Formats: sequence, structure tokens, C-alpha cells
Amino acid sequence: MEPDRVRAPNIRDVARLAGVSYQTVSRVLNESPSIKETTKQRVLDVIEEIGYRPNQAARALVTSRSRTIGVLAQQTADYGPTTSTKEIERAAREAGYRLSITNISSNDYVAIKTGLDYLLSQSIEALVIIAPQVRVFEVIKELSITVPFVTLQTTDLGGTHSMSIDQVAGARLATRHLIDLGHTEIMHISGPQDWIEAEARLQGYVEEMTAAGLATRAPIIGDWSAHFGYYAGLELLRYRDFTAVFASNDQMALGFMHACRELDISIPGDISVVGFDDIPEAAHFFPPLTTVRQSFTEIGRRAISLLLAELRGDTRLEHGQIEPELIVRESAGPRA
Amino acid sequence: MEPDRVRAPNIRDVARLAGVSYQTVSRVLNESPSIKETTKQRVLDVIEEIGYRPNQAARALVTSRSRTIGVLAQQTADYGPTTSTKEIERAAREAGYRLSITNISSNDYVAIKTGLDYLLSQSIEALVIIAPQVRVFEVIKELSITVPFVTLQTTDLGGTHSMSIDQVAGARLATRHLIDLGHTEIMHISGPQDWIEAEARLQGYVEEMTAAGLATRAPIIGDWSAHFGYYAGLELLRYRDFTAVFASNDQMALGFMHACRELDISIPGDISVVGFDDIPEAAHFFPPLTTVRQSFTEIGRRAISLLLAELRGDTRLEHGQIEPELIVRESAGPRA
DNA sequence: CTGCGCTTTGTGACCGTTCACATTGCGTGC
DNA sequence: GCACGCAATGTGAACGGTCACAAAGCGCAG
Repeated sequence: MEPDRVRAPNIRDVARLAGVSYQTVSRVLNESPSIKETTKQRVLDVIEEIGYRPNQAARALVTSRSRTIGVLAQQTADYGPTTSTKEIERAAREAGYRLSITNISSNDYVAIKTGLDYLLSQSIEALVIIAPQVRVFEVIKELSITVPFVTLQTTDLGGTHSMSIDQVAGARLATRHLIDLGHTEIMHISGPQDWIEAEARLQGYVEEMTAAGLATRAPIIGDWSAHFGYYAGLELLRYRDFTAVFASNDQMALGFMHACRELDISIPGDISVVGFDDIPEAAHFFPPLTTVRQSFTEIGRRAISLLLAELRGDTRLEHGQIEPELIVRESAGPRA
Repeated sequence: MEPDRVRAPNIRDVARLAGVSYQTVSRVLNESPSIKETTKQRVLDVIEEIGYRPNQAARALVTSRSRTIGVLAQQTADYGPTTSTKEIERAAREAGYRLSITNISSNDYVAIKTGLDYLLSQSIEALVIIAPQVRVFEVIKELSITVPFVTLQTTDLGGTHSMSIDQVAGARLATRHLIDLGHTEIMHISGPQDWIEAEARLQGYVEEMTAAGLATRAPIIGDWSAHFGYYAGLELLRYRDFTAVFASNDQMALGFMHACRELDISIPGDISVVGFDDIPEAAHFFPPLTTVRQSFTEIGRRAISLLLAELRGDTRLEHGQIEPELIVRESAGPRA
């Protein structure tokens, strides 16, 4: 008869082969100090030889520590959140945590609730929220989450839960730059209304315009895509009652510039454009895009270190905001 | 004395409150048919009331099913792999699986081995490999992985493990397009040498050139970035001994076009350019980029359905290749 | 030689679930 | 009235680790 489906070796198999008790093996695995060097080596040899891997489920069961950090993200492949997520994964893995990521594709209440429920049912130890919709935070308040969590957006959930880039400041930098160049009629192409970043950038635009005593215009509400920027541009340029545009991200700026080219409008000769994010391609747009750089990696890294501190019981909250930076290229120039 | 740290409710708590045995609760959770409707409802009410969530670790321990699919990915925020990953997460979640993603940042042997080891130690049930380096597959061969796995690249690991877009065919489409436009001196800007896609696209370029009886040129080996495309362009254009360029991805094509603009070289008047991927921004480049479209979502979806079939014991392998599509825009035109 | 203390190792119980099997309840046919 | 079969529910063991505590080994002072 054949041996039915080989079972993976467990800690007792290792113990038997090494001639020690299972507890000794456990101590080796957990790097307990009180273990003789020769014993330890013998156990490690056996582990190597039979290819033993500790069963994480069993370990999680008894320690009630899943060593998992949940991530609630948005179903997009955008540069910013993606970069942050990669960095979060890296930082978490280095600290011995793994990630459980759930992407939500729509922003209705049920989808958000389902996504969060799903994460919480995996007994995650902490939670990172990248999904940037306002409504996500309503659900969070309602669920009264007990694990430490951090959002990559500025919210009104209480400052201790936020690790974000100062979007308002970034938008003010962008707007200020255009004002300094002499522009007074400045359009804003915004992101979707329920996105926190979009609202913050709009707010920064309004604040800076107001501070300069300039008239704010109603923003065009976009969807972040280059396509939208393009079609919005075609529409807006029929009137040409502005000389500068601040787009809420680089993709929409790209689309807008595409529309300008089609209509033979020169950038920055006729119209100046500023974007937001500084995606790696922005330097090679035509013309190279003046934009606001955010360090998506830094924010990811700091979010994890904030959570890890909280998991260690360290409550000196080093949360806070990261300052963005204006990158001046060629898409914005003096008012004609 | 205070109640020390409230323990999460378990299946026996539910059983006690519902006045049934823990096994009955287990049956309700697993939707066993032999359970009276009234009993089931009573149990569900208690679950709802006390906010009970099954402990996944305990479940995984006893069933030895982790319901986790591992993903070995590359530490990049590129559009393609990111889009595939999102789709993989979605499809897996719908099927009741979660993902454990590990990104490798360098492609040396140790990093790859460490990444795979890490995934395998989490008792994943299946594995998706997005990391596209040749060397990854050497490690895979060596480890003789026992779980079902699928790669998103075409490899020589045996066809049953691959779900990929036909890169060679795509590259031939791109090259053919340029040849059809009358070009004979066609440069290729390639991706990094150890990337499978890069090699396949190079191969497609060579095959098509050869088939047309044209001389192949040594490719420029790039790093996928727009920056590289730009600097490579500045260098190449000092000689101008070609009339068309096939870049191995859209970003490098973008950078190359940037270099052309700086040197007042007209596209497609003087030089034609074709890219690869069709990232959403490509339609808004200057000029809009002719490129090869790959459906990254479809490949993600099909990879998961292939794995799920294998997990069900269904070995009719529906693996295979997905055909890419040439998207003609304005960056390539007839030879001057 | 005994006893003490420190280092090193071993034993039993437990984490929260599912599995295999046992038991109960109850309608039905003889 | 009782055995029978099926539906519904209950019981003990097991999964593979860690924890708390017990015990053994050993050097050394008295």
C-alpha cells in the first residue's frame, strides 16, 4: 500500500529526529537564549534536512497573534497608492508581518463594509487604510475598530490615526506658483468629489486664491484619468476665459495638455498647467510638467512604523504630515 | 478586580448562548444541510448579537487549508503587473481566497529564494508568479514547488504552469506595422536583459525583421523607465541612422519622444515610434502613441481561474496565451 | 558528600476549530 | 408495541504549535 498523502513534518518530527523534546525545538525556533549551542545546531540541521517549516496557523492560534496587517485599498493601478502599498509591504515584511490586502472597487456603503468586515474576520493586528473616499471613514467610525489603524489621508477621525502628505499645502504651492507667474484667472480640474485628496487639493486652491484676493472658480470635477482631462480640456478651451490650469493630478494635466495641442494652443505660451503627484513620466510629458511631488514611499514606510510602535504599546504618536514639494518644469510660465 | 483583556467570543460561547452544542454551531458556519431551520436561525442570531467571527487560524490548522494564494511580485509600481495583481486579488477574494503578496526588490538569488521561502512558510495553497525575471524560474525549478502555481510569463517550465500574453506575437505586430509603413532601419529599445518579457519582445522583433529580410540591429538594453528612453534617445539621435523605433514599453517610448522634441525631430515625420503595453496615458502622449495593447486584467483573472481549477482537482488545463492587439495612433507613419 | 542555584530540557494543558463517530428523537411499517 | 431508518444533534480527539511549570544536569561552596 502506498503512503497516503505525505503529511508535512511538524515540530515533533523534528524533535524525534534530533533526539530532543518538542519544546526544545520550539525554543530553537523562537531563539530562546537558554539553549545549548550544540543542541541548537543539531535541531537546525534536522530542520534543514527534512525541510521543516513552522505552521503559521498553529502558531497564530496559540499566540493569538496573526502577524498580519490589513490593508484596505482602492481598486486602481494609480501610481501613488500602488507605490505606497509596495513600500508598506516591504516595511511590514521586514518587521515580520505580512499583509492582507482588500481592494474595494466601488464606493457604496455595502462594498466598503464588506471589505472591512472581510479584513477584520482575518484577525488582523493592525489596519492601513489607503482607500481615500470620505465614505470609508464614515464606515470606520461606525464599526468602532479595535485594532490600531492608520489612514494615509488627513481625516477628522482624530489626528492620531493619520499619516499623510499635506495635500492642502501642496495645492497651495501649485496655486501660488501660478499666481506668482502673474496669472489671475486660474481654473482647477479636481478629482472626484468624495475623494479626500481631491477635496483637500480643492481647498488648497481656494485658500491660496482667496489669500491672493483672486476670484475662485467652480472646479471641474474629474475622475483622475487622462481621458477626462482631455475631454474637459476640449470643452473648457472653447471659452478660453482663463490663462492657467491647476489639475488635481498629473494624468488629468496630461489629458488637458493633449487637448491644447489639438487646438493649437501653446503651453506655457498661451496657457500654463500645473499637475500634482509627480509621477515618473511627468518629466517627459510635452512640455515637461510642473507639478507637486509627494513621497509615496516615505508615507508608506512611516505608516507602518507608526502602527508597529502602537503594537509595541508605544503611544508616543509620531503621526503627522509630510510636506510636499513643488517641482518646476516647463508647463507653467509667465502670463502672456 | 477588572476582567482582564476580553477574549474574543469563540464557537463555544455561541453554542452556550444558543443552547446547542459547539458542533451544531460549526455546522451552521459550514452550511451543513442537516440542520433544522429554526436551530440555524437561533445560532445566526447569537452570532450577530455578540459579533462572533470564526477564527481563521484555528480553521486553517485543522483543515490544513489556509485559503491563501501566494503572489511573488516585483517591487515596482508599473501599470501592467499592478493591474494584474488587482484583478488577481479580486478574483481570489470572490472565490473565498485571500492573497499573500511578497515583492522582491532585487533579482539576486538570495532575494528570490527568501521571497519564495517566505511565501511557502505561510502554507499557501497556490502560487502566482508575477516577478518576471528569468532567474526566478531557476529558483522555482530548484525548489520543486509542490503547490499548484502559475506564472504570468511564458517560460520553459512546462506549458501547464503558464498563463500569459503572447509577447512574441505582440512584438511582431509592432515591428510588422513599422515594416508595412516602409521602414527598413528599425531600432529596438529593449527592457532589462533578465526580464522574460523583454527577451520575448526582442525575439519578436528579430523574428519579424528576419522574416521581412531586413537587417536586425543590436538592441539598446534599457530599464523600462521614461528616463532611460530619454537619455537613450539623446544618444541614438546623434547618429540618426534609423527611421523607426520599437520601444519595449510605453514609458521608454515616451522618453524617446521627449528626446526627439528637444532635438526638433518630428514624430512621425522624421522618425516613427511604437511602444508596448498601452498604458492609459499612451493615448495622450505627444503624439498619441501607437502601441500594443495587453489585457492585464484578463490575464489576472484567467490565472486565478486556472489555479482554482487545479485546486479543485480539475486538470483539464485551460492554460494558454492571450493575443495582444495593435493600437494604431499617430506616432508611426510612412517612411519619409 | 550534601545542598544550593543556575542552566538546560521535558511534560501537560490549551488555543478554536473540524472530523469521525456516537447518540438521540421521531415517524413509519409490520 | 417494537424494530428500523433517517434526520438532527452531541462527544472525544486531533491539528501543530506555545505557555507555565516541573525536573534534570551540573558546578561548586560548605
